[in-house]
Amino acid sequence: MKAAKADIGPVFHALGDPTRRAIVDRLSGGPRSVSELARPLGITVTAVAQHLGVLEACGLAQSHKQGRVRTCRIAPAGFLALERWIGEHRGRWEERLDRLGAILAED
Amino acid sequence: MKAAKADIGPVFHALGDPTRRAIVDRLSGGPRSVSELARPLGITVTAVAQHLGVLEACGLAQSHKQGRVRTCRIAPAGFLALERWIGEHRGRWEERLDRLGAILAED
DNA sequence: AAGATACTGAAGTCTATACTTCTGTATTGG
DNA sequence: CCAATACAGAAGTATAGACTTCAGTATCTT
Repeated sequence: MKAAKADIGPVFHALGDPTRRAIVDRLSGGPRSVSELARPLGITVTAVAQHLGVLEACGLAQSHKQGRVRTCRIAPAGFLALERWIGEHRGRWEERLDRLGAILAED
Repeated sequence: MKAAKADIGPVFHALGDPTRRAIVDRLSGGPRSVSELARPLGITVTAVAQHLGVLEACGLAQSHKQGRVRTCRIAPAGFLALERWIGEHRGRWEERLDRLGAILAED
């Protein structure tokens, strides 16, 4: 197992940007080149490359270059970090939210 | 059911900030006043009030003022939006990641 | 009533970041 | 070989956002 001890902060930060979510959505449909990602977004390939850097840094995407084309795909680490974070917090929240439900019911 | 059609963007954006995650963590332990949140963070109550505004706007927290004290607590909407988003994407990712696993195994 | 407390709101600062353009540098097809 | 393609890197701009301070306004406490 690759460590992939992705810090959750960068993952949330990365997904906070609508353009990067669009890239993630698109990559969810299969691997794409940088140009293929840029075209429908109406931004430059440079901008996409920068977003890709952010997504790769937090383990949400990965890419490799073959010839002159860089192919990008979804990566597991970031998503696993996200699910783990939610899992770690869910228990405490449910407890709290149950209690909140009771409070709201009184109201 | 309150609509709570929380847009996911603001939720990710809100959780992208470490101070706001700290606030969320603290609120997971139970309701706190604004001052109680500010003290351990070493920032002003004004800053906390601003963060609280962000958290409330995206359904991650709620608060009510009684007398001069505003009591803050965790809210469900934001977290539900988060889980829904992950749920919607998980299927597609798993498919992709399975395929990726196969590719990596070849390598 | 008077001072301490707990925020609220406006306004300013300062950094991060989401783009851009411009200029390379490998590839690849004709 | 040469033009088009696909990106990489540096640098600039412009806006958003995470703070602060300063000046209120209620509300407790004594």
